[in-house]
Amino acid sequence: MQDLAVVETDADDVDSTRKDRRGQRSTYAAQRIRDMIVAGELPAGDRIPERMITERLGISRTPLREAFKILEAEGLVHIEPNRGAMVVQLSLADVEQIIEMLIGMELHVAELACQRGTDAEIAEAERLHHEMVAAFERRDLLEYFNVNQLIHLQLFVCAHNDALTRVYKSESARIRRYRFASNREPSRWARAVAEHEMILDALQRREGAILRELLRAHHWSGWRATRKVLEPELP
Amino acid sequence: MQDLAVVETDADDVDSTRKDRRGQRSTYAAQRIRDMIVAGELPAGDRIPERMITERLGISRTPLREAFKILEAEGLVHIEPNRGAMVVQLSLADVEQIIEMLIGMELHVAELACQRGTDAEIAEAERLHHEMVAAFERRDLLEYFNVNQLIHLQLFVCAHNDALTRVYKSESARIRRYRFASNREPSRWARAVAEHEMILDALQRREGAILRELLRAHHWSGWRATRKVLEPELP
DNA sequence: CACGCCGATTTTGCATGCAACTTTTGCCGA
DNA sequence: TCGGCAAAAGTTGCATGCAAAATCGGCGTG
Repeated sequence: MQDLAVVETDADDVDSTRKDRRGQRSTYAAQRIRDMIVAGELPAGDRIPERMITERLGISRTPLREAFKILEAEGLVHIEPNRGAMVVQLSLADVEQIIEMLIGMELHVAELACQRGTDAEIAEAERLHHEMVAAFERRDLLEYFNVNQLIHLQLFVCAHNDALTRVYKSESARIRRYRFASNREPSRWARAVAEHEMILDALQRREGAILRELLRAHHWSGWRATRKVLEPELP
Repeated sequence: MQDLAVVETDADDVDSTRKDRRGQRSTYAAQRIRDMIVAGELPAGDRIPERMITERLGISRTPLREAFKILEAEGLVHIEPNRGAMVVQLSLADVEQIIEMLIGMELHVAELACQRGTDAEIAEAERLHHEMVAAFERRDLLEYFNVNQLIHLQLFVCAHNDALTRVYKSESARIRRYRFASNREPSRWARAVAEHEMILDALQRREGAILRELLRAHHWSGWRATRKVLEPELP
């Protein structure tokens, strides 16, 4: 293998998924490619040539091809025999079905979170909420979007069900890109923040049924906005 | 590579996942191993040596290791660096969390199925129901179990949401073994059939709210029976 | 007898080579 | 100019070889 230290130019991987650890190269590659896909750096529908990634990440083809299999199982990539991996291109209907599922899961989780969340976990949701409002006031869209996702994830943490959390994370990742695209329709922004205010309140009072309905309304109007943006550009 | 025709002794793979097709060996291996795990042929917690599978399936280590990555992403297998793949050992809490999630999904799906299912799809559910009753009367436990799973899956088909169906299938596979184990507590059998009678009725009348509650009761009492069997043998 | 240690054997992680397949290139005739 | 087709170039699928790590086995010590 060539000199890794020379090939590796990124400084941001001082983490546990460093590629130069025996037994983790495919995991590392999967994480890097996942990030590229979610960030939109690898556009939907594009092929991902093996050489491009092996050169960029400084690994050989064997662990890379394992990474592609992981990402295919996650639904981020599609592998066509003899033609290799390509970024999955979701249709509008696909995105809608995934969102319908995620909303359904979150409504279920809302009640569990009210029953099971510890005070500390709910306090963490409140902390995130304030962080999100601060990002809103700064008009920092990216930060707002990220913290927003964390708040919804915190509901799953409160529900104390790892299976739900795992599936929610994985399926959210598949459509993260598209949800972010909806930020190009910012008219809903202030209204969404107001809805979150009520959502936090219901969670703190542990009113599961109310939280559920607030979330239902919140997500469906969010989806309507998203769909408006996505409609012209998705198959 | 050695002579495949000699190594391959199984007669049951005249399907699309034949191992001797270029570009499908890992898929084929994943399917075969998946079957072995779900059937309990590879016990939970056991390591799966590469050599054992390569010899049994007549493929080389490269596609096999890709198959392991697929199965790890599906949650059926865990790969420990430098120690290879082992069958995931779920705890009772893990199984309960997955079942809680599946029940939640199915309750959601119940309402969608009543709204969206075509008459033909609901008729198919009825056909499966009669098939299941026939298996019950024959006291054919395996057939009963299999058709029963198909009926619940048919609800997802009626709901016309591929994402829900996909996740349900994949997560069901992870705990299939444990659910089947609960058949060693057959006292609930007759009662379960009676519950299914009502479930089918509610579906045919498209009474989503009623179907939902029937399913909730059906699944939770099923889980209580399952837990009784699993409790002594799972961590 | 239990326990730890060290060498031998086995198993895994990865890079690489080769064959099969796909895509591109370049050439010819219409 | 435009298909169309064949050779060339490039890519992928898989088996294999080698190095690193784990496991096994035997032996000595407490």
